[in-house]
Amino acid sequence: MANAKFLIVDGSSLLHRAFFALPILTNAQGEYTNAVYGFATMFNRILAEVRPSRVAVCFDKSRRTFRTDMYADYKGQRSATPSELSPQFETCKQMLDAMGVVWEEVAGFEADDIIGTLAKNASAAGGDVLILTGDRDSFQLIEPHINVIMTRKGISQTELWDEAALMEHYGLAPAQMIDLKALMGDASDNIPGIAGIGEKTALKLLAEYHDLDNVLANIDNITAKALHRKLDEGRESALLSRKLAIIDCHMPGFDDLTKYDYTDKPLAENQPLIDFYRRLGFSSLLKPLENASPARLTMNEDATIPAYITVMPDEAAARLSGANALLLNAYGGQIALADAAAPEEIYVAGQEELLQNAGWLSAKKLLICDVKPLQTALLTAGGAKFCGEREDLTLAAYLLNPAANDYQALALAAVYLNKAKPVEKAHLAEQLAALGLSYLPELKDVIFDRLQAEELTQLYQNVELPLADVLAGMEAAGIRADLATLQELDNEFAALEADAAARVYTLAGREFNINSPKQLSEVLFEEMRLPALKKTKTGYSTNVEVLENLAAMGYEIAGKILDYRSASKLRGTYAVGLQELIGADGRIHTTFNQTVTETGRLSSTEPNLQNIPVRTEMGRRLRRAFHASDGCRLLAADYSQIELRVLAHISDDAMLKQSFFNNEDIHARTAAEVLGKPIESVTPEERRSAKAVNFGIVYGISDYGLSKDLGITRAEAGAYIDAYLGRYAGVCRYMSDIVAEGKAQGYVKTLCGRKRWLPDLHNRSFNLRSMAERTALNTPIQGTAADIIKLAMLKADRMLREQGLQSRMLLQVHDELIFDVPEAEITAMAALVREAMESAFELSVPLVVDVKVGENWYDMQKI
DNA sequence: GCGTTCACG
DNA sequence: ACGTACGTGAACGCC
Repeated sequence: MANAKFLIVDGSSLLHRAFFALPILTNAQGEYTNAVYGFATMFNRILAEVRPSRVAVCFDKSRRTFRTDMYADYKGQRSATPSELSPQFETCKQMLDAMGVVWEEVAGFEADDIIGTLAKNASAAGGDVLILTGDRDSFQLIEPHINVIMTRKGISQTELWDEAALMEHYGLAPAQMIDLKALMGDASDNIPGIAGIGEKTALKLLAEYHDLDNVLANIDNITAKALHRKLDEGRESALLSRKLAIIDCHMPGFDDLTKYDYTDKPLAENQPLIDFYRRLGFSSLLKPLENASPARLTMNEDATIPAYITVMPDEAAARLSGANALLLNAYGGQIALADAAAPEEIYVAGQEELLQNAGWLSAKKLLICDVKPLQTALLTAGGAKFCGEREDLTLAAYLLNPAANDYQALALAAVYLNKAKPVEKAHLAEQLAALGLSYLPELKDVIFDRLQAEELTQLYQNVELPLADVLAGMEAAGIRADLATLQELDNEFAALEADAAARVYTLAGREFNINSPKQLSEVLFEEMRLPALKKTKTGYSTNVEVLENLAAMGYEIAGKILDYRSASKLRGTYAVGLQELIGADGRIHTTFNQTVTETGRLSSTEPNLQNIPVRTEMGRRLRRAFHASDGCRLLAADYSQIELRVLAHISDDAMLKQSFFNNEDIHARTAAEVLGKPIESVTPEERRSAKAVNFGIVYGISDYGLSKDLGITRAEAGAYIDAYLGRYAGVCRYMSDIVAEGKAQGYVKTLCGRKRWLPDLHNRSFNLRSMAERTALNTPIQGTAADIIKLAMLKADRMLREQGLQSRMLLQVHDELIFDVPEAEITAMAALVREAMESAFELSVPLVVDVKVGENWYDMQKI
């Protein structure tokens, strides 16, 4: 191949360039991707332009090379590779493998040496060589058939360097680039050169004497005294520098160039590369696929549907009841099952029927994604639930990255096994259930290895996995809800809504849809010419803040709109919405989601029972509809100030801790400290302000946010914050330490080790970075509180069962637990729940729990 | 399907 | 100079 065109890439240099040229980016799983993305775009562009017949990408391997052996300080000044960059070298090599591009690295040598060796060998064989790199070291390799493509301005542009360009720019031939470096040194590689000689002097010397040897031979002809002295004293250093600067072009083992033969394949025909781009989230690089045949997009080649047997539930139960370990995967109402000992034999049946005949439950072990819905369904069906060992990949994957939003088997296979996710839902649910099941064994290995490496195994085994069963019990239990009460409130709210609407229409002079922000803006800000105080993306804001301001300015309509809104909200979302969700058993069964929040909290849906109104009296009355079972009372236990107590512990703030030990009114104490007055003389208004500050601290305070909350100026809010941080030195220290820690590690964690990845701590955008900083402050606090109540739930559940009590845990509302308690168990349960919650986790301050009991969720008395 | 609003901790 | 408090879910309007 005499006319072979050989593209040789300095992979290390290009990745560095790309890394610093692009903001830190991650894919959905938190893998860093920016350098690889930059590399990919640049590399693809050059491939398209150059159309090489051979390609090699060269990397540095070890820090130790023949150059460091020669001179220990070689590259000694280099700061450590950023933690966000180092993993991307491996990722990049995976991409090259997928592309079918050969990469090389050799211990003891630098990428440049491999590049030089390959280039010279190829040129000698009569080929053309192009070297793609981000630094100038390769210039010495240039000759008529070896040219260098340099990246410019980060990686967005390139320029071609040949002998002529070198002569024009430096006035030097390629070989003289070595002498140049020998004289002037290279700060980035820590090559010393000659002290006091920079580029200007070095170029002048080379122009006159051509090379280093000749400069040194003519040292006595150099009359300028200072320069003469420098050269004389720098002789040894220059000779060493020259040795360091020379690229070794004679490495053994690089003679067979056919190894680097490369044929360009269309992306659509390169499934591994498609999978790789998908995993990394490189959607822009997948664009070429949009013109490809649609069949390729619907199901990828490696997503071959495994064979499976559709069976009657009885038959499946019979066949699988003897299995020691089961694989189970649910998808769209279909359940795929297999004996882990014979995983190729997959049975699929509809969930409903399968639950009726649960003979398969006798298996000792279960490997599954998302065990909770199965348990809830089993409990609801009234049968036995699965009591054996189980591994839940959904929960494990949530701990690895709580920011993902799909933890089903197919999604996990895409992330952790690099399998393409079937794009179209046109396939039968049973096929996808079977496909997902086929991935489970391999997924288990990968995910649990990573869980171990991330030190999340304890949290998984001791918290999330057992908690799923507790939550299933709560979902299946449900809370009794009174239809008549909801209907009464429905009517009452409807009347209020109608009254408010009528007055709004009168004041506006016409009827319109008050629920439409667009129509409302027209009426208020155009027809009635009220001042528009705030904008949204799409128009003028009509939110509470705006309407309250307008009401305070004397506009009656604003107040009436607020009345309308609250009545409408209470009626629609709660009075009406809840009626529809009362089951045949007279109870409301929420679903607790264990894998939604990024902090570790639970969430609740259909209905959300974690946001039942409480702050206004009118809304609070809805709680009358939530009732204890016959012969029972509701018992509600809530943590007092759990987040501030966690903050006191984490920050080790002496003042805050002391307040909790003295059992003080924490907000009054804060006011006293900030205002420098005795706690007895703090006014209610001062206490209210201090409370807002305490909330703000937990959220990652800003003067703007506080000023808005308290209706004071930013300057006043800023002064308040400064005063707070002056008094609470530990909290102040925590705020800066946690952000630094997050930046260094890439994540922040809770006291139980729960992690949240925060790549935006490095974002160039001020807004996104600030948001990530506030999140870094808040997550350890909110997340630790979530850890603690989860531990309390496990403890209370265990104590309940051990003592054979009939009481049932019903709800969790972040810092509160609600139980259904038979009259006879009230005293015992009050003590049990308090004990379980207060001793769930040991902080350096006490945990305090308030317990209340009542017929319903509204009328509750403290005990 | 997204934006706005508002309910909770 | 930036434009702002953390975490959720549901209803509604509008495209």
